[in-house]
Amino acid sequence: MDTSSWVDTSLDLNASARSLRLETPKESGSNLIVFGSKLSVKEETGALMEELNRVRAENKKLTQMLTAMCESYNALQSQLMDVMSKNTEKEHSPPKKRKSESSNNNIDNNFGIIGNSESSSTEEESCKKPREEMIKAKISRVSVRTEASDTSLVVKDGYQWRKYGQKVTRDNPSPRAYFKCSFAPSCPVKKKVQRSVDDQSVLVATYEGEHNHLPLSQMEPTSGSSRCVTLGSVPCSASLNSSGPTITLDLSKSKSSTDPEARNSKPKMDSPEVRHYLVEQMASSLTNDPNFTAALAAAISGRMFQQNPIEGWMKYQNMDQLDFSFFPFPSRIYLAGRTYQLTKDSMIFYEL
DNA sequence: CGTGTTTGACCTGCGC
DNA sequence: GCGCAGGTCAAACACG
Repeated sequence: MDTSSWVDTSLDLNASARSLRLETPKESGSNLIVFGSKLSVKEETGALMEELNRVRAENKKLTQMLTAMCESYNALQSQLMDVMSKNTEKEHSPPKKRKSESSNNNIDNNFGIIGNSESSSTEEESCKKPREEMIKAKISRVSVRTEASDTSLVVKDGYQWRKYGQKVTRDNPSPRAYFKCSFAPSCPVKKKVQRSVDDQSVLVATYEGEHNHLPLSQMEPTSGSSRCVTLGSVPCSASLNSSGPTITLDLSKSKSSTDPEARNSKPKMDSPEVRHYLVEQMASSLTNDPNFTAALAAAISGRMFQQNPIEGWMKYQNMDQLDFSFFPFPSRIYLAGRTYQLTKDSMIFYEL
């Protein structure tokens, strides 16, 4: 990992309702571990020795897990390659046929997603087309009932679209409108809107691809460089500044919050994509850094003698369930030019 | 004047 | 190879 792109993250660890963010160190550090709780030198030495053994054991366990994971990955990859090569063979033998849209024709008259994504043809195409094409090929269909008098072909779905064409098709007397996402070309999503043949009051929107951004309705109206969102139950903000991307999760508000406003805001950006993206960002930033993991392991296991060490460490392996509730606060770790600080209300990582 | 829509022309893939 | 149909382009136009 490129440490220059160190991502400032703060995670809600639910159980502890503490936050995690980066700050500038105020003290110069040596390679020294300082814990908030006061221990005598003897106790500390003994604890450190035990901790060292434990970390070694955990390290071994992690190595084994990683090896197993790599093996599984390789096995899956080879299986995928097999399937893909078989599909490619199949594709080349029969004559090509034009994709029939009517094959995905079960239309709901309420606002619902029908035939959601990944038609079989897209799986076939995925063998020979790049990833962009795969994304583009993801198809979903939505039908919306409108006023009979409403002649516009507008389906309000939270995104902003630019119409780029309209065409009367053979199988339907009403014209079909073609839209591109306004964020094109960075967002490849397209949609086609046409009235249903059976019921002219129903608009059928066919989406191709997946948005790589949030709906307009969920973006901050000022379109500034920072945005406040929720991540799962966790309010968080993401911003870009000169030092790189910053994601800050306010962990002081856990999902058990009874604040109605907090509840209302929860659905905002609570999409799996966002959650996954943020967790992925944080996890990769942290876990890919050996210094961080070493420091964290030291900090965690340093307290494990008094608390439940195994449970704590195992939770760490699952980044989005990370639980630091057993940490002493404040704790500060100086290691290899970085300072990792835990406070009662927040968990802070920063490098010098 | 900038932005979005309209619409005819053009492109591309498929069936014959 | 040709014609058809769906999809896209881009100039003209409308609107705030």
